[in-house]
Amino acid sequence: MQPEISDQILYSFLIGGSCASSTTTTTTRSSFYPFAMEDTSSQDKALATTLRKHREGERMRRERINSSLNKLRNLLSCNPKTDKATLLAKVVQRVNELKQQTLEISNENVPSETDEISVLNFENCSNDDGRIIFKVSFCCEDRPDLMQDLVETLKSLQMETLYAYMTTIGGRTRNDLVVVGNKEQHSVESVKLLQNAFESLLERSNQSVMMGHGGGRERSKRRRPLDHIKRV
Amino acid sequence: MQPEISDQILYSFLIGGSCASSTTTTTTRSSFYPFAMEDTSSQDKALATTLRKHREGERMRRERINSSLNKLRNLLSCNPKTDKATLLAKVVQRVNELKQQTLEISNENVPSETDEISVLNFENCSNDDGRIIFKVSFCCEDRPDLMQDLVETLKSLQMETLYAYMTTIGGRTRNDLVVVGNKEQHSVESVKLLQNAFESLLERSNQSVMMGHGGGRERSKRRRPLDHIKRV
DNA sequence: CTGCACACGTGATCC
DNA sequence: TGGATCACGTGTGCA
Repeated sequence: MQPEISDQILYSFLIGGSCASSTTTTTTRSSFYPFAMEDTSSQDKALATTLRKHREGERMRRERINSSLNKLRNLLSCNPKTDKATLLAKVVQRVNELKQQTLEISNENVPSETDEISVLNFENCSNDDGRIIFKVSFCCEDRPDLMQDLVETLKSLQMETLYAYMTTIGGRTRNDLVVVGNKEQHSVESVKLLQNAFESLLERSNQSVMMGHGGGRERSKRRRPLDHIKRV
Repeated sequence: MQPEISDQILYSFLIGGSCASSTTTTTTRSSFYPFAMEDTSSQDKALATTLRKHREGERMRRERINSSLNKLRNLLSCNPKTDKATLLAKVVQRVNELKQQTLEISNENVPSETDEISVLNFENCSNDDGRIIFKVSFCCEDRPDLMQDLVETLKSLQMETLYAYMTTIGGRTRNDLVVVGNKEQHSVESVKLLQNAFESLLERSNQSVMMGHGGGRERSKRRRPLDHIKRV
């Protein structure tokens, strides 16, 4: 990447160095040169202007970089005096979190080809308020009365829908439900109740599809649902 | 921020400067000094070690920063040779996008107290594939047959649900639907069709609630839906 | 005073 | 060539 071997050293003061001294006003600094620079040949002048352009270019570059860094400080709502290093580390962490969140929401909610059920209880929801929370996900053929069937199933289990995310594409549907029940009526064991209830719901779904449409539906319309709306 | 006024210039070569010269191997550079440095007093030695520590510290700092920058290059899946400036600009843009996405999904999907409808067509979805996409959002009282009613409404309009995000809390429900129709049957004007259809759907909803429950439902169970599950 | 973080100007490098 | 970017070592201020 870099010249790791070049031990050649060019002494910058020969052309007016002095490494760090910030004067935002572009003062002509030739008078400060400690040694004989009276022989200002045209070559030296050209080199001086080259260096000046270089210097100002670098300044602009640093400004652009720091501008973005300040924007990131605001976006992450952290102290304006946060170090560059820790700030960038936080940015990496945050981008990872956000990517995973949107990926969970967008990418996994695609109806699968085969019927599937998954039930689990939310361990990380440890509010001791007498409620217990489960997440139910399933894929099956779509049918008009599926939603009502779903609502009645939950009602029979004495559970409420906290939120639902559902995707329907080309006759297949995928539903992710977060449901909540009272702890007096439900425990971790209710996972099995939910599993059984939704298994029979899927069986009913298959039967109804078989009778209603003869089992054959066109699949050509299927697409990935969010590709047209938002990217991952 | 910086000393904008200090015009005082310290010539670094007085203590062995030469501003830039990359030798990753920490060679003893005293032999390169162009002027009389033979009087290596203890002060000079101490200063030399100070400078060496300073130099190495800066190297470590740069390493930390560049490490995070490389991670960000991977996270944004852009060219490994992307400039720092443009990379950081892209990071700012990406973080903004991701923040808005999760905010749309998590925070806005809370049922409002009053009944509301909003219909708009997706301008930014410019796929020229003969389909036109709308987003419908509405809040109303919940009822068991709402979903079926919704499905039938869309079917009567010859539209398909691309995806739906629905939240139900304490008897109130908020639904965000992305629906798609054929361009031969629909245009931007179909916004009004959708608006009318969902207005009558909400009217039916209110009537059914009035008749079924006498209009009074307890609201004490209401909570913000996602506070228990994921942070914003 | 020690350590840490930043801005600066410069040489080298790439297109 | 020239413009743009990088790593480097240093000066300087802050805790």
